[in-house]
Amino acid sequence: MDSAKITDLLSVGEPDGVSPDDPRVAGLAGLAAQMGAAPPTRDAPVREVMARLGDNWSALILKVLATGTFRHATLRRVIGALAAEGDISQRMLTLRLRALERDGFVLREAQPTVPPRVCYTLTPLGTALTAEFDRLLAWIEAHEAEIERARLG
Amino acid sequence: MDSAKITDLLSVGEPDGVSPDDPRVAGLAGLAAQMGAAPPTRDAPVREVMARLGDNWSALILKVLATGTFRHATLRRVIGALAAEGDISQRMLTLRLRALERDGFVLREAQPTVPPRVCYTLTPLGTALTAEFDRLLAWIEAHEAEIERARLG
DNA sequence: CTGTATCCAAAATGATACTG
DNA sequence: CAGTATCATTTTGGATACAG
Repeated sequence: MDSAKITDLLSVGEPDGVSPDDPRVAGLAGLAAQMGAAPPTRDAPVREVMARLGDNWSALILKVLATGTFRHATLRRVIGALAAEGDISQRMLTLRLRALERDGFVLREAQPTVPPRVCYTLTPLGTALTAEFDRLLAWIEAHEAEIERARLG
Repeated sequence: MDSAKITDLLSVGEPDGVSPDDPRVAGLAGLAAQMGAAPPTRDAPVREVMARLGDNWSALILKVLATGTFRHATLRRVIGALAAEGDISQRMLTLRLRALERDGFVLREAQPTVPPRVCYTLTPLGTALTAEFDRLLAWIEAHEAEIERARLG
């Protein structure tokens, strides 16, 4: 999207129009460039990963797996003990693990025994993601009081 | 949650039990401590903000607002031009802006004119959040190829 | 122009029962 | 134990019409 089109967009409904020097024009041009010719669709990694980190369970799953390797049932019990909502359903745990595995954040190792024993571990990529994610979490927690204040006032 | 309880949790279903020295015990104890006595509920800032950043529109709204102040209708047009999904519904834009305003990330200024003119701007807190968020986005984009590879292989 | 209300469709989540 | 299938419920999002 070029600057001329952006200027047009900003001008709609403004009787005096908008100057091409409006700082928003350059800002939006940069944003558009950053997003590339084809803006990220819902299944693009940036969108998908952010959606996972924002869903009900994936973030907690990552944080638990960051402490080591877990079997399916053990992971489920540990999450149930940590989460405010209580237990995660077996179905959701499987769905979330599959999504994390699919994107290369979690490694699944099944031993062909009876009964089966399946272990989940963070991959190096998953460990790195969790570390990055933790920075953002720390920022939010550091500003929690400010957010709560905005909610009240 | 103390280490004894964690050790118990990890021992369920393990014929040989689990040693209190299992590194996961210390890791989970740290995680439990970090989450506090009452784990964050769905409406806690950490959960709520992550949910917003992961939803369909809030991240883009923040990025656009990071370039300046926008009227409601202009913001809507700009988002429609940038998003892969096309236009955001008026309803969703209002809902998202309200949520961001509520948490102190966006400032809403209504001029009592006819027709009304309402401007939205990032607060300093919102600007700071967007900056932090951008770091995580940059990390994901930097590892996009790796994620795509995991999806294929 | 900004916003709300209403209705509807789609998606995420949960509960339960079942299989290997 | 790990996982799937099915169904109910909840949440989320979109379309439309309307009000100030």
